[in-house]
Amino acid sequence: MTDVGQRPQRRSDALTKAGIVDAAIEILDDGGAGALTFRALAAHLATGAGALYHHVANKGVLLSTAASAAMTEVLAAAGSADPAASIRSVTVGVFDAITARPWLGSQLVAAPWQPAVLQLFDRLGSDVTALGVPEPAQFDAASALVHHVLGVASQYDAGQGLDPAGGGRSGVIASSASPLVRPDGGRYPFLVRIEQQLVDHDDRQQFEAGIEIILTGLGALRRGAATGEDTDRGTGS
Amino acid sequence: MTDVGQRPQRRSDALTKAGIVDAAIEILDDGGAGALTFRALAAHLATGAGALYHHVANKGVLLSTAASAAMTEVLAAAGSADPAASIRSVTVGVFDAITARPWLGSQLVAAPWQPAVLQLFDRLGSDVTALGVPEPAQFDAASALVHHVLGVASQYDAGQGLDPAGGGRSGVIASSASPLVRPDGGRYPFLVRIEQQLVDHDDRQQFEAGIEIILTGLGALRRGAATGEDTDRGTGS
DNA sequence: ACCTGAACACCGTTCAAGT
DNA sequence: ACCTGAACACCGTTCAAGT
Repeated sequence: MTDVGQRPQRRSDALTKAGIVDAAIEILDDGGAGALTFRALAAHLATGAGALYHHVANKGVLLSTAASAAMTEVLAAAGSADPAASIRSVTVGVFDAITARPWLGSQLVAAPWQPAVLQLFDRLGSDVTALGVPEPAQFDAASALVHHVLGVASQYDAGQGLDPAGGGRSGVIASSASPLVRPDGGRYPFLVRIEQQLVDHDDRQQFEAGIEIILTGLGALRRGAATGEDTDRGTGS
Repeated sequence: MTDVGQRPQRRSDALTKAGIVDAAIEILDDGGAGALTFRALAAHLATGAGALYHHVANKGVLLSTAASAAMTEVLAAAGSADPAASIRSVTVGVFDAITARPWLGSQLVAAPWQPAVLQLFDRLGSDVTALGVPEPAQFDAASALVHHVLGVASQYDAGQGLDPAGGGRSGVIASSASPLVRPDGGRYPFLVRIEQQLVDHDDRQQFEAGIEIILTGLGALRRGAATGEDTDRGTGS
């Protein structure tokens, strides 16, 4: 976002893990996940590649630390007193962050149970609890919400290095001709039928619709607590 | 599954794309995503690495073709006359395939809108239609189901090459001490509270619970078709 | 046309050598 | 202790040369 590629000369202050992660995020925001290499990062910080290993163990922790920092930002900005509104605010906040920073989406789905995912899980777990979902179902409920977010995240990590057939939700699929033909030469009957929606739809709106579907499902879960103690107050905290 | 590393000598028949993909799947099943390199694949087929490029454009299409083949298997084996049962059968079928072949999970979340995902999307879209979800909501409904599957897929791709903090759903998190401490030193109140469930829970069962939550939400969607034509028969196909 | 395999342009990571 | 930067062990991909 800010200035990148500037000042590749000076190196007065000592290296810090925080400083390295900040620089990494700058590179990620500016050039995407593919732009982050230890050589580029070292050049950006005017140091040698090996120096970085004194502060971060490897590229994995660098990326998961960056993702965790981004998630902390999102969670700090989102929330509401009403549990359902809070769930909407948090999940949409993550969605917006992922569209603004595709590297975040890639990283969230790349490493299971990394800090950023745990942070999100914990927050949604608290919201789900406040929503009145009974204890035994809270874990499943939070899971469903996290999976929805991660599923969407996985659709936004393009750019990277693999399938050249990818390239953008609308563009590739909507272009009518070849992409709607299966590898075996068959067709996709459902996708062909709703093709116009594929072209016209708004990803963010569709994401929100998915959250509403889950919230509706959770509402039924809340009411139908067949096994439960009748009101369950007193577990404190 | 079968024999790997055998017969690295003979090469009588000509190379085929299908044969290359089959060999790739064998390597993936046997050694995981990290084991598939063009050098290993060439050795397995007793040919040179460059020869492979006469049949597959790059590693991306190799992986997405392999994933598509695996998805075709799953979809052929799954299904039911009852729409809801079919959705359960298809999604659980994909879940089982992902746990059996972690490389499939990695690949599904690595490339957006690849053939394997389109196949799944199309199938779930048809099921959702048969379930009675009204036309304008069918796309959102199928999306929600696909995202749930992909979200789970993203939690299974460990093994690979990044965060060494990962390592297994139960093991890492459940070990009580450090993993439940946030990067900023704080704690995860929700996760700490349900820690025992984290240890005890069954991933497959939790996946099914998520599908049930979504199915419940879809049920409400089906009833509340406020905009709709009253019965909507006749769109044929 | 298909195949070969050395070569190219990268990676992440290590490590002797400096300060 | 921290930093340097060349070197190592890989990658995916290309391409002259063979058949």
